[in-house]
Amino acid sequence: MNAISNDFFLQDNVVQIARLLIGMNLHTLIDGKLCVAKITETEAYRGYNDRACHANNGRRTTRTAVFYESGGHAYVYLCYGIHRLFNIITNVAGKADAVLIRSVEPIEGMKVMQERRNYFKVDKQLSTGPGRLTQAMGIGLEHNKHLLKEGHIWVSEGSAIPTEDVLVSTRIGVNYAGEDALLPWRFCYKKSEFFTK
DNA sequence: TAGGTGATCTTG
DNA sequence: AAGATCACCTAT
Repeated sequence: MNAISNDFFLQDNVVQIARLLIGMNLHTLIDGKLCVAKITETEAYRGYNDRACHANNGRRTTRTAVFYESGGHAYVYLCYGIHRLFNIITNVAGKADAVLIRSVEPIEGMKVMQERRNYFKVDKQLSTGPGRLTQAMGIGLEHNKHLLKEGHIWVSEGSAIPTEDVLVSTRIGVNYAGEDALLPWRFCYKKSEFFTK
């Protein structure tokens, strides 16, 4: 499938982008291996007035530098020393918004995903959770700061999901963010098994 | 339910 | 320079 234009990620509404990504497809062509999966769980992080965001209030460090690139860049970082988490930067350069991709439902390349995960079933444990999906899709720290593009890591249109099939809730694992932890910025595709319960 | 794991950030 | 923290996952 064709990559959507990165213009999509330039919109000034990261919450809406996170919502619209539900039902779109994530593709990777890494080490010559193609994987396609439906995006089933996302979270929005905002550069300003969101204590849960690594780049909150214009925070600039080595790690957060990529947040200040334009929408469509990948932010991949190591979490808990083990897991790689994949985000897509949104908004125009300097705004520091991002969407965390938390779960996907495999469509193509299941065998490759299974081998990468060393998990030989196709059920929710294959690609539910931000650490699992990056492992399954082959996304690593070397992809940090890359611009999404067809033939590498990219997003295609997929199928639009109606409002009644989208679960909206608070974000996971951000209790340190105080009242910002209560923001309803997590989106899941209800009809899928592939999201964090 | 607890513990692994290491880069990142803060404190002294 | 050292210690705390952390957008998670696996196996007891």
